[in-house]
Amino acid sequence: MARKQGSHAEITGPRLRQAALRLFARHGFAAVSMRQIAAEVGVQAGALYLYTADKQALLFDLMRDHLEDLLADWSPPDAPAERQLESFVRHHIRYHLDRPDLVFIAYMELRNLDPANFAVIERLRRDYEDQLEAILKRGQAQGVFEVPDTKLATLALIAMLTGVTTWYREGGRLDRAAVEDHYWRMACKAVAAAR
Amino acid sequence: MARKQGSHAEITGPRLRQAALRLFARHGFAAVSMRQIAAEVGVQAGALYLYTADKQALLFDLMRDHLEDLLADWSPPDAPAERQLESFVRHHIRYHLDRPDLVFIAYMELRNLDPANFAVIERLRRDYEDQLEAILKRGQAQGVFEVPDTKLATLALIAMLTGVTTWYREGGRLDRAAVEDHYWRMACKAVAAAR
DNA sequence: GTCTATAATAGGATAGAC
DNA sequence: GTCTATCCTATTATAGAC
Repeated sequence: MARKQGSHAEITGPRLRQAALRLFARHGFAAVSMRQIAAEVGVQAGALYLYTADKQALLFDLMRDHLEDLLADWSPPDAPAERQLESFVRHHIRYHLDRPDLVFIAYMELRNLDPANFAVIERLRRDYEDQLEAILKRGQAQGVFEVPDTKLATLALIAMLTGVTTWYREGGRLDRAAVEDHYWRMACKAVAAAR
Repeated sequence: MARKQGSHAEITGPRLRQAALRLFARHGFAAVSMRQIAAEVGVQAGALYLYTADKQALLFDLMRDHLEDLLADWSPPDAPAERQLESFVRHHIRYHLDRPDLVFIAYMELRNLDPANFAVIERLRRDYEDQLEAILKRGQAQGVFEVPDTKLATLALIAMLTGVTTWYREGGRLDRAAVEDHYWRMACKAVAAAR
């Protein structure tokens, strides 16, 4: 039988990653089959293996690229600790609302990574957390923050901020600027020194 | 061939639920097979269907019972809003640290619920959120809290508190009392009125 | 109440045609 | 570079023996 299409290396690769992203986010890595992904891309299942070593590599590449982007996309401004925190909070919210599917996968599919891949991803996540913890330590040393345990506070703040992805919907009651403002105010108060 | 064991209805049912809980939490609902669960229970796969209608019912029952317990286990004390918030925070942390696997499943496996089951679970989750929001509204009206958007603040606080399950390990650097104290202090400050 | 056996289907991945 | 066809294994769930 004649094949349906010719060669589309440059376009099929990105489309594969996009389809995998969408389907993993909707249904979960384990629940999605290579056949489903292929159908979404518009090719046969066998053809996917021209663009990825296997299903695991598909997941790992999505997560690693996401976290590397997240890290590369922000660095602390040369400013007081409180301004650095504001910058971090606003960037975190913005970045996460822009990429709901990637964020979702990076938090939900850790269990489905091979041990070696898991170690890489955990390292990147730790690097990101360290950026926030450095701000908290600096503010604590300067007396503008009061954070008895900077590691706990870091994880608490990141969990609070990341939670925005579970409820925010475009066109809803609050726009992005308002959401950013509200989270920034709560985060700021949560770590503030008693006055 | 002779069967290995006799009748164990009273014990196999609970063991099935416990095994499913453990495996779903470790590997995810979609990644776990009925054969794996049966092996953990110590029976053959076919025998599981004496205790559950299907795999979906296993997941749904775990989540529903968990959320119903969570709701039944707490009611606001007759006290000022700040004390009610403290009670909620401490109860939430305690309850979640006591049942890490159930909490994990209830947050991670929503995607794997049938639509009808999903609606039931979402209703229960909403009921729980409403309890916290009522406290925030009350404190806001009394002027002890300053929360421009009580719904957003509710979701932000719950996300922050629930995050404890992602890092807390028994026997680690901080004990439960210290963890409770730190989260309570952050939550309290985050919603406090400016003084 | 649990067993073995099996139905019916779907899974990841590969081979070889074109 | 994509196709069809297929290997091999695993899946959920059921049937019928004991």
